[in-house]
Amino acid sequence: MVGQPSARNRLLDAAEELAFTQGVAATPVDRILQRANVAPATLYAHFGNKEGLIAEALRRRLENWDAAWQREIAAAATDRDRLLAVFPALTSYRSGASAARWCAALGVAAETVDPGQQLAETLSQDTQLLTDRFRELSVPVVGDEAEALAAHLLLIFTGVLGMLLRGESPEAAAATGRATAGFVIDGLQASVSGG
Amino acid sequence: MVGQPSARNRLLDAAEELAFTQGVAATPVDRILQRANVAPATLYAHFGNKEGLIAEALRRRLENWDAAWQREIAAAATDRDRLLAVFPALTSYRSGASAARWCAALGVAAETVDPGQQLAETLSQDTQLLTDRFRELSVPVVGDEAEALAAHLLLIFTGVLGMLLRGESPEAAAATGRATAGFVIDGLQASVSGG
DNA sequence: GTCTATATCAAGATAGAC
DNA sequence: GTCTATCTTGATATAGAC
Repeated sequence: MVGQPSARNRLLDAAEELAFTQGVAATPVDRILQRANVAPATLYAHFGNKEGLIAEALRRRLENWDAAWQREIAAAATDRDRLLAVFPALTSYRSGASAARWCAALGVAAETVDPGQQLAETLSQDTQLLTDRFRELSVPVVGDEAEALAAHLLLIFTGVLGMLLRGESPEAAAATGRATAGFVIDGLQASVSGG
Repeated sequence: MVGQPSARNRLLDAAEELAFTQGVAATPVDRILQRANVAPATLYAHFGNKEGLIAEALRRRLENWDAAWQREIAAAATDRDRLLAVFPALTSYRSGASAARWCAALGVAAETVDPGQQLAETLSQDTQLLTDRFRELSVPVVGDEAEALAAHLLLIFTGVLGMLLRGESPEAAAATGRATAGFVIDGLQASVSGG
């Protein structure tokens, strides 16, 4: 038989579902506790404080996103499609279980003035992961321009996420972003082969 | 002699400087009052509540941004430069008096779950302004592809703003965004003249 | 319109039993 | 580890005088 998830996991699920859709500050601990059906003291025993819970939920979320992205890369057939896989990965990830309002990491960054150490680390890991993998996947496509292409893709992907805040659908934003990226790749390939 | 700004303007200045850098929720009314050197009752007499103050400060900010953008457009020499003027406008606007952490409008959108009517209206006006002007400026550059180019530029500009949250400097983000936009314009021009 | 003082409320976190 | 009950703080907003 399938047992009930542990109090710890119920807390993480509730935190993800509430704080990353309603905003961290706008989500009282009380509501997380209520949804998780857990007593206050249990939260503080496991995570120390609210920020600890949010940091752990964010870390878990980034892991899940990374896994979804890697799956989409593995399923792509060409170097170019592997580079562009981040866009279908976004829509498939977002159609999954827990949909945040836009990007959980950027959302936390936006409302956290001076993030604690755990939180700051997780936040910069997100940008680092994107940058590193974009660079790596760019090499077979544009060679020496990989660094530049990675910067463009990070900006475009960030733009896709931002468009969700402007009320655009994930599908539409991802489609536009994919097309934007295509123009940049074409342009950089031309400059590489032409130079 | 130069008189002291009115209590109303001191409140708006303080709200802009604090709430748009530290975050709205993270900025207590007390701190705004303290900085503005104004009594609580005065705030509520002028703006009704905290949200009213924030909404008015945001509206004023968008007006200033619009003016800065229009100045930069007027100073540009070619159709293409007018279209790209949004990037230098961003850096010049941000080097001005009151620098928010990234974009005040997106920041408010990010932390406001269910914005009140005034706030929601101002927020959508921001996206509308960008979209309309991008489309208008795109026509002489890419003709029938103006709608598409406007969508790309909105995404890229949103990406530039989002990069500020990732810790990138306004100058670097705007420079990358300008280059990204250049590739898209080139690509669309080719497709227009080639079709 | 503006001030001083304060009411009211909700939030994060803890005490102590089991 | 988990619960019930509660402490403490800090926030928004208002009352009433000038």
